[in-house]
Amino acid sequence: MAITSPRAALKRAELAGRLGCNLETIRYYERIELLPEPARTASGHRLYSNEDQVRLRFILRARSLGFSVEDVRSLLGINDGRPSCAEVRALAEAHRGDIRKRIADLKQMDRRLGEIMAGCTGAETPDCALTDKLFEDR
Amino acid sequence: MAITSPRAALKRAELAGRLGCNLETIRYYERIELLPEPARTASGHRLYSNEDQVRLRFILRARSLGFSVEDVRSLLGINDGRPSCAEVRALAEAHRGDIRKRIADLKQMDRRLGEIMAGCTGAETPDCALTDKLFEDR
DNA sequence: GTTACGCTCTGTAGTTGGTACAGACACAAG
DNA sequence: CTTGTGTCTGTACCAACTACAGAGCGTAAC
Repeated sequence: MAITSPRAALKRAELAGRLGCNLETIRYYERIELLPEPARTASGHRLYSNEDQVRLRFILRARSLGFSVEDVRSLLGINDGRPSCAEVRALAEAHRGDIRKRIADLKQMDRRLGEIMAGCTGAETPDCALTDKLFEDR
Repeated sequence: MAITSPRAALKRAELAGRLGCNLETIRYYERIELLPEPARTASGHRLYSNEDQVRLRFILRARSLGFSVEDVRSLLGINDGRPSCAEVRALAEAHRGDIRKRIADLKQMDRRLGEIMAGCTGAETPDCALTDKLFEDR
């Protein structure tokens, strides 16, 4: 069996290295019960199976898509058992709605910022149209 | 002097109500020294002047434009004295860059989510293309 | 006068999703 | 056998609030 085989038991840093996450993140996910308690060596070092690796990869991917930890919990069926495709779809659509709302909010922020920056000349004086506008009485 | 005059001293809830922020936020800003300690009644209740109100409005507006608390501190000249227009502009431009990066990240997330949702049919079965893709070995 | 209700006071804990220690032990190389 | 690196545990820290408990104050009604 090759050293890099996905079936070899991995230590924490090896798993983190493979999946490109922080070392401590793994322990964190274990603590909040996204990951099960792994096997241990006699002296207590964690050993991760291929199954653990698959599960962690799932979690990291879902997180990178912006799903919250609670969403991931649902997707993994930790709360109410494995979700149906319909439930997954509903979750994903709600999440997508969230993302789009955040984009819209940020765009509005950018636009407002642009408006308020107009007149901020970049002079070396303390008179600044931007701060003036934020102080205005309107 | 009319009751609603901007010069009347306001209690905490009145100030929060006028500016539309949470009650506790005001005390929080005082604690982190964005707001100065206000005047007090004999029995210790806070009294906010018009100046306090103007300053809080500035803070809330800057926050609503996405500036961090530290940014606001700089804009208010708490750290290094009142910033020049050039400094304000630099801060605002850096912040705008941040916003645009966040928009780009969210758009990519939305796009990836769309890709991964393709094939998630919404059936009442546990077989779901979305979760399958997140579990995949790639 | 007093009683009831609502507002304010203080300090502290909880939120989200990790990240970073400190101090103690384990393991492998030389 | 030592030395260096990796792992263990628990706990503290980050942003930017928000919420709450328990005590005190203010005022209007009765």
